[in-house]
Amino acid sequence: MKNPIEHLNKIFDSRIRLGIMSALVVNSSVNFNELKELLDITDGNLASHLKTLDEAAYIKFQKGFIGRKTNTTYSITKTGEKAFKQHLEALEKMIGAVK
Amino acid sequence: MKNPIEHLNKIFDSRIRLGIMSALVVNSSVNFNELKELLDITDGNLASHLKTLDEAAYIKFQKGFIGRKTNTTYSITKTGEKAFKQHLEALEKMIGAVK
DNA sequence: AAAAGCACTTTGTAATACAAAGTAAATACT
DNA sequence: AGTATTTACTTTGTATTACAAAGTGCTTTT
Repeated sequence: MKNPIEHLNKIFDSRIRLGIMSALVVNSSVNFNELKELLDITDGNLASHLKTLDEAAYIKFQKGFIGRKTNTTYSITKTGEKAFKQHLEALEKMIGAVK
Repeated sequence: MKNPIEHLNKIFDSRIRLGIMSALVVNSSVNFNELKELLDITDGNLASHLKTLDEAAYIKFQKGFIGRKTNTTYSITKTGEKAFKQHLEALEKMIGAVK
């Protein structure tokens, strides 16, 4: 057996970033407040994790409006989808013998 | 969709502890140096993660000898196996829609 | 004009990770 | 006998990360 963790993506060590990514994989776009409620975290904390993911080019955002209220929606990028899937595959491989 | 991350176990956020657990799930017992080589980390770092897992009662250890050299082997506890499997199930559920 | 909502940024603190060095107990070399 | 080596740590120090709370700028609602 060789190193099982070397293919895990450090960005996805964080449970919150995992949660964000899984929400964005399933839903084509999710807005700030939906994510905040979904993950039950403060807005500052959410913003900082979104920033990390954005800097990695794993997500993108679009500022818009719902009616007259500002509304920022987030979605996953190709890069992000690829990285996330690779991480999941590495996880699966690592724990494959378990179930 | 409700909070996807609330059932994730914080102890398993760490890639190294994930690696230790996955090694121990697959192999009935693994010694210190095997783990160290497998995960490619320093002994101090490994010891501290083992301590965290031991304090959670997820692993147990047994001090012994190979020939005349000291040898500490680690294995998973019932509690640890249960917690790990629950974590994996939570992960699967979270990302189930992906693959 | 005041209050509230949105999506942040900034600030400060606490927790965590990690390498490196130190330690203890035993064995192995010279 | 004395020194070195190995194992499995513990301790120490530093850097990174997480997070809450407070503050900001813009807009809308009252």
